[in-house]
Amino acid sequence: MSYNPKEIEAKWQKTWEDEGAFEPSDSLKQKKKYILSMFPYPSGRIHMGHVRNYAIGDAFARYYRKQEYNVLHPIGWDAFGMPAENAAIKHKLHPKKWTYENIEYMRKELASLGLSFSKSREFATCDELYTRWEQEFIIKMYQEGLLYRESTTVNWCETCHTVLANEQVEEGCCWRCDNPVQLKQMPGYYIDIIKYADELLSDLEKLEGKWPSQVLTMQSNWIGKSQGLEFEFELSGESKKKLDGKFERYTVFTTRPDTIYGVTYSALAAEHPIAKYLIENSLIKADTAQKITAIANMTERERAQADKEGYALGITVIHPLTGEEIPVWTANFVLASYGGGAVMAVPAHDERDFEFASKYNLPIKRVIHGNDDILPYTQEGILENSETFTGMKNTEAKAAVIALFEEKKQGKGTTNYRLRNWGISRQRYWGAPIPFVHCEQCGLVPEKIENLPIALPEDVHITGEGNPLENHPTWKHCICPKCGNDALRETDTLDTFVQSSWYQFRYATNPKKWNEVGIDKEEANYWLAVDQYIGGIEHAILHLLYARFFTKVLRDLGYHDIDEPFERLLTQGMVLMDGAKMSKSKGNTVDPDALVEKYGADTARLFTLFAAPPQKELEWNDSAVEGAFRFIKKLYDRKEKVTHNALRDIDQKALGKETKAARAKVYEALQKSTDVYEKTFAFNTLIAACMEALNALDKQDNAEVWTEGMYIMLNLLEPIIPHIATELSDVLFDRKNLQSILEIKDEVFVQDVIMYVVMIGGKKRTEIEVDPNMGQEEILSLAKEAGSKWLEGMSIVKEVVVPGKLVNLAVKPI
RNA sequence: GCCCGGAUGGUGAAAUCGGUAGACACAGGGGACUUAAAAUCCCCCGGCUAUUGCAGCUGUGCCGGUUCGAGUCCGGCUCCGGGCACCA
Repeated sequence: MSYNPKEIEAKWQKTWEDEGAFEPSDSLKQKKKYILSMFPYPSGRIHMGHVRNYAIGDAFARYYRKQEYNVLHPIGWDAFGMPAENAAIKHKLHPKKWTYENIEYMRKELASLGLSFSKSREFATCDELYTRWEQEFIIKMYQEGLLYRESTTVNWCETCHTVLANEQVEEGCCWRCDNPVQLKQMPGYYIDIIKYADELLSDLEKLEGKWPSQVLTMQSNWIGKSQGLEFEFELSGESKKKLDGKFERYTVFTTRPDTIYGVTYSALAAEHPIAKYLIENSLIKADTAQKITAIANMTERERAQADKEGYALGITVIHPLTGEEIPVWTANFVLASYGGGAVMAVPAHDERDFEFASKYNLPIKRVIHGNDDILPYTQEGILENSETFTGMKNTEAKAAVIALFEEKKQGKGTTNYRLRNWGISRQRYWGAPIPFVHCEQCGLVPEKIENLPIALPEDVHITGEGNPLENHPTWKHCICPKCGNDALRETDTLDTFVQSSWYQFRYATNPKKWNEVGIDKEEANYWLAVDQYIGGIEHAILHLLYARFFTKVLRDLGYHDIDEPFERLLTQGMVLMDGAKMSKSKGNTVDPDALVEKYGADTARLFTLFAAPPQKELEWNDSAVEGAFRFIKKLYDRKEKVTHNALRDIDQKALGKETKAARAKVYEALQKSTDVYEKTFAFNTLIAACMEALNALDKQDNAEVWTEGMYIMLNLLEPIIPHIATELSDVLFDRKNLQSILEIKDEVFVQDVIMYVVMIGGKKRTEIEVDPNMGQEEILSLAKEAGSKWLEGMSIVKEVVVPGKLVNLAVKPI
C-alpha cells in the first residue's frame, strides 16, 4: 500500500482528540515544560508564518512530552485590534461576529496540521471573561499609583473625526479620506514602565544565553539608561525681560558634564514652552516662527530623517560656571520627549552639535585633548580650557563636575531613560474598555470590582468616523461608583499589547478556575516561566518588553512570584516569496490549506522546518515541498525493511563497512537531536541528518541495523512529522520507540582509519589514511611523503598537526 | 536618521573552538525500468582552464588586516531585511 497522508492524518488526529492526549496533568509535582508559540491574531485565515511558528512550537512540545515532562502547550487568540474594525467599515460586519467567525475557521485550519495543543485552555482576548480580569489589573495598577492620565500627541483626521494609528497615516494623509493629518493634543492613560526600567534592564542578564543576544541588545538600547547631569540654565536679564518675566530658567540634561566648558550654545525642542511663548507672543520674526511651528508639526521620525535645522531664538542664557552669555537656538534634533526638551550644545565633542554648529557658523570650543586634532572629538582624553578641571581625565571629570554642581546646589547627577511610559489608551471600539468613570464631583474614579467586566455595547455602527463608544446613545452614561451621581464612562479602550502581556499567565490557570481568578498563583508559579517561547523577530522590543514589564507588575501586585515570563526565546524569521514578505496586497501568498490538502500536514511541517533554520527568513519554494513529500514516502516504503518489533543486540565488530557507516549516521542523528532542541534550534540540520541516515541505511541490508535505524529515526521524527511517525511506530513497534529514552552508544562512532587532509602552503593538496593510534611525528612524516611533489624546492617553515583533522605545512622557496 | 540583524553554487542551505567550503535537498542534465506515462532507482552537477589521463587556478557581497590556516576574528564600506512606541 502506498503512503496515504489523508487517511493516516485523519486517523491519528481523531485518536489524539479522543484520548485527550495533549491535556497537561493537573498534578503540580511532575517535572514540567511550558511551550508557547505567540498566539495569532484572527485575521481570517492562517498563513505560512503561522504554520512555521506552530510547527516549531509543536516540535518542542512533542519532544518534551516524549521525555515524560508534563507539557503545557496552549493556543488562543489575540482577538482585539484594528483589522476587525477595518472589516466592519469595509464589509459592514460587526467586529465581534467577524472575529469569532475567523477564530472558528482558523481553529479548523490549525487542527488540520495535527498540532498538539492543550485545547481546554483556549480563549480569545475579547472574551468578556478575559477582559474582566484585565480590567481588575488596570484598577489595581491605578490604586498603586502606576497608572496616570496625561495629555499626549495623536494623529488626528479632522474629516473623519478620529485618531489615526501610525499605520493609517500614508505620506502624511489619512488612509480613508486622503486629507492631511494633524497632530492633536488629547488626554491619554499611561502606565509607569520607567519605574521598572532598572529591573527590566538588569534582568536582561538573567536571559543571557537563553534569548538571542540581539534581542537583549535591542531591549537594552531601547531602555537607553544614561547617567549624567541635570542643571538649569538661567536666562540673561535681557532675555527675561523679553519673555515678560514669565521664564527665569530651564532645565537641561547632559551625559557629558565633562564637556561643560565647551558649551557654545543651547538648543530647545520646537515645542519647548519658551519657544512656544516666543511664537505665540510674536517675539520672533513671523517667517521664523512659521518654520519652527512646521518642525513642531513633524513626527519624531520625520525630524530624525530630515537635515539638521534650527533657528536662533534671540535670547541668551548664562553659563553656570563661566558666567558667559550663550545663545539659545531651537533645533529639530532636540526631542521634546527626552531630557526636558533642552540641551547644552558642545560642538567640539558631539557629532550632532558639531554638524549644527558648522551649518549655522556657531563657535566651536575644544575642551578635551586627545589622540588627534579632528573635530568633533568624541573619544576619551584630557581636559583643556576647563578652569580647575584642566588636566583631568575626562572620564574622571564627569563625576567631578557633577560634584561641583551638587556642592553649589546648581544641579544634580541623575539617570535618564530613553524609554517612555506606556500609553495604553486608544480611541477605538474593538478593545477592552478602560474601567474608569468621570464624575463631576469625584473626578476620575475606577469602577467597582464587582461591576466588572465593563463590556462593550453590541449595537454600534462602525463607519470609520468618530468614536463609536463616544457616539453610542446610552453606553457611556453611568453611575459614579463613589458618590452615586450621574457620571460618564471612559470611552477609550486598552492597547492590544495589554492583552498579550499577561496571556501566558491565563493559560497557566486551570480553566475550571477562570470564573474565580484571573491568575491562579500556585499554578502560575508551577508552570511559569514559559520554558520555550517562539515568535516572530518583529516582536523583539515592544511585545516582549511589555510582557516582561506586566509580569513584574503582576508579581508586585501579588498575583504570582515570577520575575521573567519567558525563560528561553526563539525568534523566527519571516516567510518570504520572491524575496518579499507574503501579503495579500502583493498577491504572493501560499495557502496552507491547499498545501495540506495536496500533500498532507506532515509534508507541510517537514518543509517549513527543513527549508531554513527557524531564526532565518524562509524563502518559499514549491518544488522543495515535493522533496519533503518524497522523503516521507521513502520512509514509509522502508517499513518493509524492519524485521522485528523491538531492538536486538547488535555485534558492532561483525558489521561490514557500509553497515557500520549506516549505524554511525543513525546515531549521529540521535546525538544531534539533543543539541537541536536544547541549543541550536537547527531543525533543518536534524532533518538532514535523518536523510543522511536513511540514505546510508539504503546502502546496506542488515535487518538488525535497519530495525534499529527505523526505531530511532521514527522517534527523532515524531515531533516533526507526527502522523506518519506515529503510524509507523504503531505498526512496527507498538509505539514503544516513542517512549523510551534512547542512549547513545559510543562504540558506533569508532573508526578503523582516520583521513587526514594534507595542506601545503595553506592549500589542500592530498589526503592520507592514518591509524587512530599513530603519533604526531609519524603522521607528519606520512604527510611529507604524500606531499613530496609539492615540497620540491621548498623549505618547511612551520608544521601544524590538528588531531583527527589535518596537517598544514607552511613553506617558502629555498 | 537611530537601534538590531543578514549576505555562501542556478535555488533553499551546511560547515562545534579559526582547520577539507558547498553536507542535505530543490532545479537541471544523462541513464535504467516501462508498450507509454507516473512512481522508483543509478550517475553528473560552483566557476574558469586543461583533458587521453593525472590535474591546475579561482571562489563564501566589496576593500583592507591578523594568522601556518579566515565563510568564521578585527577595521572600513555596499546592498537587503526587522524595529522605531496607535499594525499585531
